[in-house]
Amino acid sequence: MRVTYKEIKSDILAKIVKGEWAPGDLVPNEVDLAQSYNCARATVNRAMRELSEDGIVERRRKAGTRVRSSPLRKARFDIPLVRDEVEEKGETYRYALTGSVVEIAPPWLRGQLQLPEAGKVLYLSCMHYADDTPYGHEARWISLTALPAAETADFTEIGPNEWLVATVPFSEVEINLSAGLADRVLADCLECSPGDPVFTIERATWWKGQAVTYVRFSYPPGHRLTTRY
Amino acid sequence: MRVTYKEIKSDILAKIVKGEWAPGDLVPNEVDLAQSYNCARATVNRAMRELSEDGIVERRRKAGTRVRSSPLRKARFDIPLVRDEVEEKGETYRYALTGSVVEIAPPWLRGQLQLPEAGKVLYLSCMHYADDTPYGHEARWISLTALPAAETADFTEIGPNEWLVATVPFSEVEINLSAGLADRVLADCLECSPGDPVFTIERATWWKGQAVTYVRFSYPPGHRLTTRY
DNA sequence: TAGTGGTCTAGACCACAGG
DNA sequence: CTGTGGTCTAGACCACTAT
Repeated sequence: MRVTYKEIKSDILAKIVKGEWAPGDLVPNEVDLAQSYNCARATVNRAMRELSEDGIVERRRKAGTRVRSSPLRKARFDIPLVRDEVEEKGETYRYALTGSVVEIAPPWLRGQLQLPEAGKVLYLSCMHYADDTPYGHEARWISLTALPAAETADFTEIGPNEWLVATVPFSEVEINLSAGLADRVLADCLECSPGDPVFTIERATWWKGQAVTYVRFSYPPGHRLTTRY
Repeated sequence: MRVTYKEIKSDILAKIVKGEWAPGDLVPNEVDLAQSYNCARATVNRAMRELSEDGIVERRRKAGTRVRSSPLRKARFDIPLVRDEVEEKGETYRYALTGSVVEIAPPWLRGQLQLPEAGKVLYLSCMHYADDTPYGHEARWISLTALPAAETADFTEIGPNEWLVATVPFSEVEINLSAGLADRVLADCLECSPGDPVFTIERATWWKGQAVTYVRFSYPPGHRLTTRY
């Protein structure tokens, strides 16, 4: 059979794992590798390019390809829709709107999103449940400057996330992961104690440079974001 | 000039951003796109493949390519070496070993790493500073079964991470992000208060299926892991 | 300046899954 | 069965940069 780029990739990865090619070592160039694998250079190129994207090797023109001294510079995490996240675990998803108010954007939010002064926003407080146990709390702000339609939308049945996904085409995003503390309100929502640690994902979204929405999603104590290599 | 795959990629992304191609829409097939861009199919393929990897579109043989209804399923975060992380901000990096002991692996660690019973581990407690303010605390366990050399290594000058990187070729890894609370000891190290929220990155590492090391890295309150699109 | 990776082409065959 | 993406090839030219 012909040699595939996947075979080359895993073969080279194996050599690195075994220590045959140590961190910092120079890897043979593409022409030589193609010859030794008896395949086209493009095939080797694809394998090496992916190893480079994975952070395993480092490539520079003329200087060649080297095994990275510190592997694993990049980790990829899935940031799924809550509904999918819950349903993929085989649990039943339930959503509830717990609060809704139109307000002038508070200063911290204006700063986060670069909103115009006195811009109005719709604030929504939502809960997500998996098998009727709290899965996470969503604090959502939607810019009514960018999306006036949000003011009249009905968020009692459909969560703001799903509504937005269906309404706004695509967007620029900034994601922040951090650790916070549950205050009394959040503790009530998540059925934990005030002062418990909550894992927080914040996401700011723009569309054509204009701020659309900001969301702070808080997971109950013990939640983990995981990835493997 | 010839059409590059990057141009095609950003052109298609622009169409999605503008809403010209809405979520769920079918995108023309590769042959048609190649014709309309007046380039080879391989060039279109590369553009579409990357859009697929980025989570922008979804591709299936015979079914064709569709714009994803929920963009941003994947986020990539850099998990750098602490030294690099600090120095890239233009601050001065300092490392200190604050504790070191050889012990029998506690049960929770045995569970995490699938260690043999009564396996000995080297536990190290280290601090990392940026401009002399605490940057993070590293609780490190190294399996002496896998790496007996660690017992006699000197970790007063070189951090365990850098030592390991130079010693172990490459490895399988599991990374966990979570939120925790500072206990009294950790609070002292990080110069914060007990009960403060700490952002925690845990990393378990194997080599050829054998557990090598486990590290829990705790950042002071306020630390964020960020990524943009 | 020369060596290395980056990319494009034109064509081919194949694997998969929708209808 | 047939359309679609997935991959490989052999060759070419180009861009970058170490020396």
